[in-house]
Amino acid sequence: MPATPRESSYRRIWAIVKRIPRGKVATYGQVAALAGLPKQARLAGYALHNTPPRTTLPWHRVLNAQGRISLPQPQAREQRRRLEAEGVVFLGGRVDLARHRWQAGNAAPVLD
DNA sequence: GCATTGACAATAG
DNA sequence: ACTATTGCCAATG
Repeated sequence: MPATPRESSYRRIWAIVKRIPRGKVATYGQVAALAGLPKQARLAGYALHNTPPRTTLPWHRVLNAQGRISLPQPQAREQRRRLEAEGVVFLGGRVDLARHRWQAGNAAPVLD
């Protein structure tokens, strides 16, 4: 039983991030939506910032909606290094989301 | 308890 | 492509 609502939200977000396959990326907003928290992209960022130690999470596979890294140095360099090691290509400092974005098997599609 | 900040995003000009 | 504004909500001071 989660102590606070925010903890369960964080857990949902972490759970989604764990599912991002190697060589693919997702955006903060996308992760939040898949976690059942639409319009809370910021919370996704906060959840990742607050990753508990001991858990191995592919945090580097999450980018902002423009396909850019949202981290300050020196972590930005590390994130880019990891992504490139997985085959993700950076063009002009950003990733082509149309090409590298993860499609979550679409279990929870966005209704229009 | 209010104000500011923050690993964001959508929209407008 | 750029800045500004607004929505969102938890953390921090």
